[in-house]
Amino acid sequence: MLTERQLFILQILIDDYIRTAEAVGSRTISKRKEVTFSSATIRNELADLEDMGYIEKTHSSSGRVPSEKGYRFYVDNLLSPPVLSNNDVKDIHSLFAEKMVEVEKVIQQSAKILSELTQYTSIILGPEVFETKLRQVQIIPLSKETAVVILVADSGHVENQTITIPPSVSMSDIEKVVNIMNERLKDIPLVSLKSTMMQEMATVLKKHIENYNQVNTMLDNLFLYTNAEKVYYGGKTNILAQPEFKDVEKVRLLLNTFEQDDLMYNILRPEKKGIEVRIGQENDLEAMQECSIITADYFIEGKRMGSLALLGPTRMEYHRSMSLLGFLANDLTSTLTERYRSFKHW
Amino acid sequence: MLTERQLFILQILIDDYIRTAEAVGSRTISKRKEVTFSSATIRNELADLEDMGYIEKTHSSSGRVPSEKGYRFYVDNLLSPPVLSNNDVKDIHSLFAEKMVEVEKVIQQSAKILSELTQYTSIILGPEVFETKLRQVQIIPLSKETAVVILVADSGHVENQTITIPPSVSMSDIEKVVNIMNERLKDIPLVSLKSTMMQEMATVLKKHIENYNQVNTMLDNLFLYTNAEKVYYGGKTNILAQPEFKDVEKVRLLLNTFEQDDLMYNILRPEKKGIEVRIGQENDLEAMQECSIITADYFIEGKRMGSLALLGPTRMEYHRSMSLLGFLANDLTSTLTERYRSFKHW
DNA sequence: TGTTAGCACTCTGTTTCCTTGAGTGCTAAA
DNA sequence: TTTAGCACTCAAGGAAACAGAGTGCTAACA
Repeated sequence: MLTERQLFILQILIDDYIRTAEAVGSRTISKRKEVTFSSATIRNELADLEDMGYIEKTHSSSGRVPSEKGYRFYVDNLLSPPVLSNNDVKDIHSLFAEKMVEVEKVIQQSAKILSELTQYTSIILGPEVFETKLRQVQIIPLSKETAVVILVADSGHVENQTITIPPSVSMSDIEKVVNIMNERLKDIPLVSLKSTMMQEMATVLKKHIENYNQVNTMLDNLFLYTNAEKVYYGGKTNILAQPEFKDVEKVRLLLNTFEQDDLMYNILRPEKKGIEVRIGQENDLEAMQECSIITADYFIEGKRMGSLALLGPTRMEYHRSMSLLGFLANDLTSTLTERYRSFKHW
Repeated sequence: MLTERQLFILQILIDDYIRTAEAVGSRTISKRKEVTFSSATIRNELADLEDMGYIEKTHSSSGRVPSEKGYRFYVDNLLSPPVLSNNDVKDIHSLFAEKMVEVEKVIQQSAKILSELTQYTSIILGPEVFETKLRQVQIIPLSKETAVVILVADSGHVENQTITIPPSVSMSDIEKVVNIMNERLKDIPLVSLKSTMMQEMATVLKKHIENYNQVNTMLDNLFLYTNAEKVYYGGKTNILAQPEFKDVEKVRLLLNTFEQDDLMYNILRPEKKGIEVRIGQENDLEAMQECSIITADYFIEGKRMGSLALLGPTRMEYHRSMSLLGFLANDLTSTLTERYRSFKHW
C-alpha cells in the first residue's frame, strides 16, 4: 500500500513527465514549492516506488519515468473529477450550435474539434447501423445489364450499389421485386436486411416472379457490406509531432494500421461502459505499444451507436483528454438522440 | 551541346544513382565493363557536366549526384521508349479481367496495383463529373423537416444530400418540384446542374408552386459539391520508406498535404497531353520539393476524365514508372469507354 | 526512527581529436 | 587527347575527455 507521501510524489512525477517528456529526478521534485522534504528523502521514496513497479529508470543513473503500471494507477486513482476549461466548453458548444443536418458532417466536425483541442489524433466509429432501419429501396436502371440499388435508412443514411442484371430478368420483374422489398423490408434493421430478405421474401418471390433463380443470384450479392461502420479521423498526423515518433519506421507502422479499417474497428469497441483508457501494451496492436487510447461511447435513445477515441502517447494528458471526450460524447448523444426523435415520431 | 561520351556517362551516372541512392564517383563508373576509358578521363567529363549544371557534388570531394536539370535532361532525352516486363503486363491485365461494375472500385484497384508494382505512392483523380449527366432525381422524406435528395448519374454514380424543408413547404409541393426537375434536368451534366436549375426552372416553378421563395431557398444549398472530383490513394505510406524521408518533419508536411484535397487536386491537373513528369522544384508544393510526380490522363470517348499519378523521390525509376502509368492509363481508358458505351446506347 | 547532508559513483551526451577512405583537381608524361 | 600519379579535401566513424544530471549509501542529526 502506498503512503500519503508516496502518492503525492508519484502524482508530481507523472504530471511533470507528461508535461516535459523528460525523466524526472529527485532534485526536480524537491524544487517544487509544494514539496517540503529534501531530495534525499525523495530518493528513498522513489526507490520504493520503483520496487513496487510504478516507475522505472531509463538507465542506472537516470531520473525516473512512469511505468505502465504507474500510468494505470494514475488514471485509476490520482485523477480529480473531470473539469473542462471554459474555452473548451465554448469550442465544443459552438460546434453543435450550427444545425448540421447530416450525421456524417456532425461526426466529421467532432473528430476535427477533438484533434484540434488536444493535438492528438481522434478516431470516431460511425453510428452503428445496428439500429437504423430501412425506409425505402429503389432500383434505377442504368443500362441493359446494370442498375443502381439505393437504400435509404430512417437516419437519412444512403447506401448504393451497382448490380448486374441477368439478361433473362425483365424490367417488370425488377419492379415487382422492388415493390415486394418495400412492403416486406420496411423498418427492418439494415444489419439484418440480408437474412430477412432471404428468409421472408423467398416464398413471396417464388409466387410472383418467373425467373426466381436468376433473380435470387442477382440479389445474392446485395446488402453485404451494409453493416460495416465507418471510421473517421481527425488530425491524423498530429501524433507524429510527439517525440515518441521520431523514428519513421514507427510512423509507417502506425499509419499503415490506420489504413486497415478492420483493425481500428476492433480497437474502438470498448469493453466497459463509460470512459475507458487503454495504456501501452494493453493495446494489442504492435504499432500502438507506446500509445494510449481513450474511448467513450455515444448513444441514441440509450442504445450504443459508436465510439469516440483519442490516440496519444502513453505520456498523454489523461485528465484533460478524458474530460473532453466525456463531454463531447454527451453532447453528441443528446444531439443525435434529438435528431432521431424527430425522425421517429413522424 | 553534349558529346556522345558525355551523354553516355550522364546516363550511367543517373541510372546508378537511381539504383543506389549514393553519390557516384569516377571510379565506380570506370569499373563498369561497358566503359573503356579511365577514371581520370571520366573525372574530366564529370567536371564539364557539372559546369553545365547536369550534376552536382554534395561536398567538395564527393562523388556526383544528378541535379534537377540532369533529371530533366534524362527524362527528356535519355529514356528509351516505354517497355513493360511481362509480369507487369500480366498484373495489370488481371486487374481488368474481373468485371467490376463500379467505377469507384476499378479506380481503387488501379491505385492499389500501381503502388504495389512501384513501391511509390499512387494518386488518382476520380472521373470528372464534367461529362456525366443526370439520370434521375429523387427526394425521400425523413421527417417533418428533413429529406434526402438523391441524384443518380448516367455513369451509375450516386450523390445524396440531406436537406431541411421549411415548414411552409408542403409535401405535394416537393413532389411537384421533383417532377419538374426530372423533366427539365434529365441529361444535364452534373456540373452545370445548379446553374441550369436556377435559370431554366425559375419560371416553371413560379407558375406551379405557391411558396416559390421558400422552395427556392431550400434548393439554394443543393447541388453545390457535385463537381468536386474525388482523390484516391494507393500505398500512402510507401514513400516514407525512401531515404529522402528519414526526417519525420518532412513526413508530417507531406501527409498533411495529402489531407488537403484542393492542393492535391491542383497538382494532378496536368498541363500537357500525355505523360507528364514534374521534377523536384517544378512542383509548387513545399512538401514535395524532393519528389517527382508523373501524371497521365485517362479518357472516356476521347474526353479527359481524370488522371493517374505516381509520387516518388526525385531519384525515382522514371522509365519503369512512366511505362507503367501509360499502360494503365490506356487500359483504364478503354475499360471505361466500353462501360460508358454500354450505358449510353441503351 | 525518520530525515537529511555529503560524497563517491554511474551513465549519457557532447565535444574534440584522429584516422580512414572515397573522391577530386591538377600536372606532366605518353 | 588520354592517362598515371599525386596532393588535397571532406565526411564518417571511433576513441578519449569532460560536463552534468542523477543515484545510492553512509553517517550525522532531531
